[in-house]
Amino acid sequence: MKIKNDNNLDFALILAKHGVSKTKFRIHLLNLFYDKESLTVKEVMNKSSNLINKVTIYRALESFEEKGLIHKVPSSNNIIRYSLCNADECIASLHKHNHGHFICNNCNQTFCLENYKSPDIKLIEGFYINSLKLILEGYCKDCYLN
Amino acid sequence: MKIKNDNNLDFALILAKHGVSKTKFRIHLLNLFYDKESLTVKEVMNKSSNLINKVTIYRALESFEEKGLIHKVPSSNNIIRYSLCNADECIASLHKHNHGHFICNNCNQTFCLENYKSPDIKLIEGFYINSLKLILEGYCKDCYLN
DNA sequence: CAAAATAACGCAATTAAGTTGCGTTTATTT
DNA sequence: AAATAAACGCAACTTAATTGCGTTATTTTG
Repeated sequence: MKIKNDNNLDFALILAKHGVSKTKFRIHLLNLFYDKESLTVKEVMNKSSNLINKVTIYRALESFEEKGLIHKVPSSNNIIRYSLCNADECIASLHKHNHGHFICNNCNQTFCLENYKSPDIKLIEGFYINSLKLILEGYCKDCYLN
Repeated sequence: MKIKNDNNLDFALILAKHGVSKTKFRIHLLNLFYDKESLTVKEVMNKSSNLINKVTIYRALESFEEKGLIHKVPSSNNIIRYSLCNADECIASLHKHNHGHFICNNCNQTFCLENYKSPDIKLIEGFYINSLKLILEGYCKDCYLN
């Protein structure tokens, strides 16, 4: 579902392109996102050295989002998930891509809907639409069977 | 956007139909939902007597959801919003209606998308889809202008 | 309709998520 | 290399949400 880092991605370069400071932790964090469809703060904690402070994680995620590297995935439980932006032109105030995600209510994994074409929404005049996301919830293959 | 209670709805009856105990507070709570597009726990608190305990609110919302009266609205901030189900046949494990919501990033108001036709999603075999929601985020008319 | 059973309620305490301020360290700019 | 700006860690704090338990209210039943 997601491009793994088989293809020698230069994470430091990606960070630089987005105007994000390239610290050890931020390179590691970007790496994590290229490995997994979406991440919560807790998941980042678990996948990082336990020397890393949680405040640092919160601030790094905030910064990534501001610079258009990642975006929040809406969900019904109150756990914020982040996912890589798939469009280069993303900025915090306007996300060009229109994401579709499936979220498992059991294991909380997310799956990106590949061929999702965003519907043509004409909202009431005067409204400013900044992102459009389709959220499917239910049980993934593994959790549904067991 | 939402049917106000001009039409003499019998809230006690609606609760009974869904198998929810008709206590003073729960009748009041259902009333609130017929008045407002969506509600958070905090908003319910503010619109209720301050004698009501927050635990009671949490449990009432949980019960309403289980019995298919309300559903969670996915959002990117971590505030859980609840909204009335628009289909009679909703049960906790399967929401028949496919909602579309606009959420204002500033005032957090939600607006139901009236004419939203859910896209035809064919997900990977074996997945169980329990709800399908479209989430638009941005700024509502009032917040965009000011 | 009264008694038994079930569900809702309130309180107090607790867990967990997320935030803030500030001094220090590291990265970036010039 | 020095100056500037951003990231980091720590401690303290705020707020959301949960749990257990004894009490009160509602629903079921005989």
